[in-house]
Amino acid sequence: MTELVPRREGRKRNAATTSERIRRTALELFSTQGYEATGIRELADRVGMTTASLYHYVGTKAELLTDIMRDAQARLLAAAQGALAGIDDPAARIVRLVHIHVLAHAIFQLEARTVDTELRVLDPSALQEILDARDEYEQLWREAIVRGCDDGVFTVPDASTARLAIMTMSTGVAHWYKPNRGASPAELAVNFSDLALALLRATDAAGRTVDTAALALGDPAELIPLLGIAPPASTADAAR
Amino acid sequence: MTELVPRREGRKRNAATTSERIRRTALELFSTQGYEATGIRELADRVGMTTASLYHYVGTKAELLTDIMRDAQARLLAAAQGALAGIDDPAARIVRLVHIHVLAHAIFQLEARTVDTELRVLDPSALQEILDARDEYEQLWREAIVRGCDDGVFTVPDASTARLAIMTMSTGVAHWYKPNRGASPAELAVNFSDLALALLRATDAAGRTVDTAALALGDPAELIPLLGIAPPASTADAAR
DNA sequence: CCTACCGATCGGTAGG
DNA sequence: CCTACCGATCGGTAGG
Repeated sequence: MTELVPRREGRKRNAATTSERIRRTALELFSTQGYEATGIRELADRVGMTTASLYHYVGTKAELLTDIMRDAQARLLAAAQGALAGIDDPAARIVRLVHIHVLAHAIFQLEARTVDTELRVLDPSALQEILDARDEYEQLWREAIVRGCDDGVFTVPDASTARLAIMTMSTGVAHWYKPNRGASPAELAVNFSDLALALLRATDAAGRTVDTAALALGDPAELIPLLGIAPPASTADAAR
Repeated sequence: MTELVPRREGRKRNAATTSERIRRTALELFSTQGYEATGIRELADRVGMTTASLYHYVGTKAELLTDIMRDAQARLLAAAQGALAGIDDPAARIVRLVHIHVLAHAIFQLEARTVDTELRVLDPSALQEILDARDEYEQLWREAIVRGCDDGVFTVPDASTARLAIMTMSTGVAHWYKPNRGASPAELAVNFSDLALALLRATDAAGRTVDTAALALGDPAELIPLLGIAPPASTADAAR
């Protein structure tokens, strides 16, 4: 509560902080109870306001959900594009995609669960927006797998099913991963890229089995900055 | 509408049929809109009743959901136990588990989606019941994978992560599989068991890569009867 | 004219 | 299976 620095733009700063607190709290409620089961009164109570005050900062409950989902999807797409920059080899591209996907789903678990679970409550135009970003993201996976199959470095019964399998198993991280116990997100990312390469029966030009280490792409933890700032702790509110 | 046979137990038959129609309609609404977003008035309208009449057949909305989820989970467990009967080899056991899992999630898609999505709305005792059945089911997978790793026929970074990956990717079938287009459930099952064996880097005693065909377990379609009767078509109501 | 809210209540609908 | 309702709570907004 102590003010360490004078705040010249105090009003604006507080407005932003309050909006962020509302959004963070909404995310926590939506991702644990579900959007429909979360009342605006419950949200307002948790933030310590009346609903009338809440509506000073927020358009509607639906907008809150839409913003959360859109931002999460946009962040994933942008991070994936960043993680692929300068990488050409299909096996390396898949590894990078798995790494950024697992990192995003381990670090932004609540956002990922919400995107996964609440698509059906979106209105048609908001849904279209999210699905467009998702399609663009999936296209990155599709291309890498098809090219790997064409080059003969991947061998799968069906490229489309293999892609769905890898994406689905990696998305699962958001549902069962427990931070602060067991593997770090980066370790999990390597574990999963090894599983993905195995599933794809990835081999090098000489026909030898390929794993993540063989591709020498570095620690996936280096990709974390691509995801933007870390999710704020629930009640973090540092002066400045 | 024509009666082909006299019905001596007309009342009972109709009562059963109405309950089934309500349950089937509830399943369709829950699995597409979500439990919270489905109103009892909406359910009653779809079945062609008032809400009051609906409550003649049904305890509560929550009970309807609980029954659907419990039955689906019980069916999956029983089918898996049946599919494993007389199978000892870990690779063969995993293949059988993947087959029955994919079949169940392709054929009983709506039930599977509901179990997947609506766990959080269950009350503690109903939740415990479902989780107990799920734990017993997962234990079958755990044992097969651990034994395969011990025997040296599977090679994975981490047995627990590999199990979650395979189960999650197979469960995904319930969310994207379209019946009546592309592969049959049995074909999909073989596709997935090949992916699972690849992911586990399964080999035989001689160190050669193993696929589903090599295990000669027969067509997974033969396992379908283990799942019990097929889901009724939405409006099926045969005389007798 | 602004911001950051308040107490009270709106019209409708929820499950039962 | 219906009409007629209940206690409570829903998302959202009024004036100040």
